[in-house]
Amino acid sequence: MARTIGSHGPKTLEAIRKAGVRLIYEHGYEAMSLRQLAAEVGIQAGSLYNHISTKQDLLFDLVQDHINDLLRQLDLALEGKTDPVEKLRIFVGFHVSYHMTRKRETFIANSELRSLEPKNYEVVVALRGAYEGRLTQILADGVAEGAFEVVDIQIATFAILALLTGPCSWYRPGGRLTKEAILAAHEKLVLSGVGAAQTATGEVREASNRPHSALAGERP
Amino acid sequence: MARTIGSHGPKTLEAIRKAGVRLIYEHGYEAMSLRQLAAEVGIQAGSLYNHISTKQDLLFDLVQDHINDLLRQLDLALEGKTDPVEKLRIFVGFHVSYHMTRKRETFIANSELRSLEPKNYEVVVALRGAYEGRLTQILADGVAEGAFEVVDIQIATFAILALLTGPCSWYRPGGRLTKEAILAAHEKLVLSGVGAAQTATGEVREASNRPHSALAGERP
Amino acid sequence: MARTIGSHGPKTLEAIRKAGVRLIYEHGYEAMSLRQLAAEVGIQAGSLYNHISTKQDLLFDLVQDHINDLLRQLDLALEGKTDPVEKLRIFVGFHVSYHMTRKRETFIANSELRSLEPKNYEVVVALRGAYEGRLTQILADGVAEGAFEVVDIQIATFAILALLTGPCSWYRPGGRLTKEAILAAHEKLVLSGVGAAQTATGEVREASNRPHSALAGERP
Amino acid sequence: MARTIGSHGPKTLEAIRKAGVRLIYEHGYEAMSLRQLAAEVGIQAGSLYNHISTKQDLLFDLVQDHINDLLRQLDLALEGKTDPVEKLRIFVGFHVSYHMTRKRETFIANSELRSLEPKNYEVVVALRGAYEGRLTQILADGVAEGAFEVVDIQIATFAILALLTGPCSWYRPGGRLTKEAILAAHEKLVLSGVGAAQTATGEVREASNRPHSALAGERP
DNA sequence: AATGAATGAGCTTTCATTCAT
DNA sequence: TATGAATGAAAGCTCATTCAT
Repeated sequence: MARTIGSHGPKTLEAIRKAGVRLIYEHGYEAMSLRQLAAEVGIQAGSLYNHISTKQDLLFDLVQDHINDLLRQLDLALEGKTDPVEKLRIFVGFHVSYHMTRKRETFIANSELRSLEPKNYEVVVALRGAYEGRLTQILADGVAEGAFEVVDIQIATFAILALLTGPCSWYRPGGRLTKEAILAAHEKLVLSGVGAAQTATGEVREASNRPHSALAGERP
Repeated sequence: MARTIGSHGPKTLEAIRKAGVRLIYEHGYEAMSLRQLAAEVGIQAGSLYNHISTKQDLLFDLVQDHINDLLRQLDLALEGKTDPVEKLRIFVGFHVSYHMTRKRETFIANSELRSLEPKNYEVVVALRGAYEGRLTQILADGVAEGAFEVVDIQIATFAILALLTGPCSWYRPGGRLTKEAILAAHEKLVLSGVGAAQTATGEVREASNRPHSALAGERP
Repeated sequence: MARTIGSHGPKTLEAIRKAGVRLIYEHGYEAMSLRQLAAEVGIQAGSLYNHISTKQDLLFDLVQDHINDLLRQLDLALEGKTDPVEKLRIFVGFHVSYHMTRKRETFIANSELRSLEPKNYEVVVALRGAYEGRLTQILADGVAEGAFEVVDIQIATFAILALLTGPCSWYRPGGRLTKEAILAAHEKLVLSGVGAAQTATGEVREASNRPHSALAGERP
Repeated sequence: MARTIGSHGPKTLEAIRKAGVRLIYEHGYEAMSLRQLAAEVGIQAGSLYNHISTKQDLLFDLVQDHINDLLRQLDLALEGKTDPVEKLRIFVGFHVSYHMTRKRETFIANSELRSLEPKNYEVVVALRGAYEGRLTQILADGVAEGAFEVVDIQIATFAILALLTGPCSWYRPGGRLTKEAILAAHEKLVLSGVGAAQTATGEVREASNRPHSALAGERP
């Protein structure tokens, strides 16, 4: 049978990764079958092995690449900044934006770690630790400077990350809540939560004047 | 062959549920095999069907029972309270305590919904919506009274829940962080986050004086 | 749980046999499960074993009893008759009537022999051979007397039995075709088929004057 | 492990169908396991699914193909004929020959319809109805022309089919009874049975002069 | 780089049967 | 005599992976 035009070489790998992200996001790694994935890409299951080595490796690559990218871009965004409050605001903005833009990759990187083989798991957890460490450091600096007031830096780190990652599981583009509103709301929550003075940055205050009554959510 | 004494009737079901919770927590619903589960309980795989109707139903029952219990106990804890700030503090306390105590059930109820069949999924999502609704209402009341200040009530609901549910994925009994410390930290984060005046409840301020430097987490 | 009143002792066995006949007729022996059977009777699967020894034995008993009964009643009907033509007519009448009345048992005795264990199979086949032998003998006598004209007695035996047993797979009480019409039609077919002079028995000729146009059958 | 040479592609499917026919004929559809079937073909059970979609579909295909073939060849044999008596004789000859040649397929098509899923069952029954309709039409034409005399055309259709299909359950190649003898005997039975004048076709009369005494059958 | 056919292990579920109560 | 819980085998089917072509 003639093969589908346009799925040669590296393009096929990209198609596999893309379909993989979607299928893992939708069904979970365990529940996704390589036959499904192959069908999505338009090839036979066996042909996948011209592009990936194992199903496990596909997951590992997707997760690892995601976190590496996350870390690289975060460092880019923070480059040259010194004020803890500004850095925290940048962190919040970056994290929320990035997670809403690539919610599927994020979701996978958070919820499918369990399916990683021990060796792969450790690699990924180390990377994740580095990313978390950036936030911990910001908080520690801020507390040292007296800019933040938190009960426990470790807890605060986890809590803020949990809070900021939340939207990636309910955000729907085109819904009632715009990215900007979500970002503003989380920025306020975090900065208030750590006791940062926010008076200087007028936008937050302004944002809080928007209507906020709607009880109907957009979760599916 | 003689069967193991002491594993009859309802006891067996309870053992199945208990082992089920643990295995699903550890490997995920899809990755848990009924052979594994049966072995854990000490019976043959086929014998499971004297107690459950399908694997799917086991998951559904576990999740549904968990959320029902959660809702019932929350309402018990909130009974008779009227002040939004007090109610929010109770909500935070209840949620965090409950989730740390039954972290496995909570984890399952959060992360395995994807594995529920559509009909079961809808039932559970409706229950979860009722639980979330309690928090939404508290926030709405507080905003109406001027006690809270939030950008968007819906976002705040999701954010607070994400934040509060976080510990169940990293809390380890016996670790550096006690339940009390975690609870206090989250209470402060939430109340500060929504702009509630906390001066009246001295404990929170006090708690913030504890050391908080440790950067090493207890995530696995 | 209290047991259903009216299903004690021999009554239960009778209920099992009755339900067994129906279920085997509907689904086949292999496809009928003892759980199904037990449910039909209103007891638990394990309780069946107070009344039957094995599933195989239930089938064997049903088939054996059926053929024994068939043989006994045939001999009763033929008792004292000597004229081959009359005996053949009696055989046809008896066989068709009996099979339409107990079509399920007949069906089972014909189509589930395959499921009998070798030893049981042989017993039943011997019984069936005895029944077939009655017809063979009638035909042989008739041929010897010059009353019948058949190509091969053995073939004629099989053919007549196949022909006469047919109705039990399509007869529906209350349908267009009455038992009497079916009986008359088969009597004529058989007697004509073996070349028996039928002029003496006016009814057959008469019956042939009835309308016979309907092409629409009553098979389900 | 190297796979058996010579069992690739369509050959494997043909082997599966062939073995399937034999196993279903011997044990029945329900009693045949796919592991058995696969072993017969020389592959693993799972490999069957490279060639069939389900066990049910295998049965359906076998039965459907058989009846389609039957119908096609019957129409070929009857092509251009107009005389009802000749057509009936052709029908008898074709049916008996075909069924003795492909007795296993025929047996399955008759006795395993019960195992077809409702949708498949209906398709097959419709096809079977078409085949039966050919005979019904021949009889109706013959009756209209005064060539046949039957009590009821519908009954006669069923009866003749039952009679003619009989041999496929007891015929053994190489036994005492040759195909020709069986054919002649059934031709005579049917033509006599419907009251067709047979004097014109000398062979039938002749055939009836053969010995016909053997009481011992060749049923297994 | 793709295919189609194969493997062997695994899955959930059903089954006839047993047996202490 | 009935029950409920157990067994151990087997069922149909899916899976990730391999490999000759």
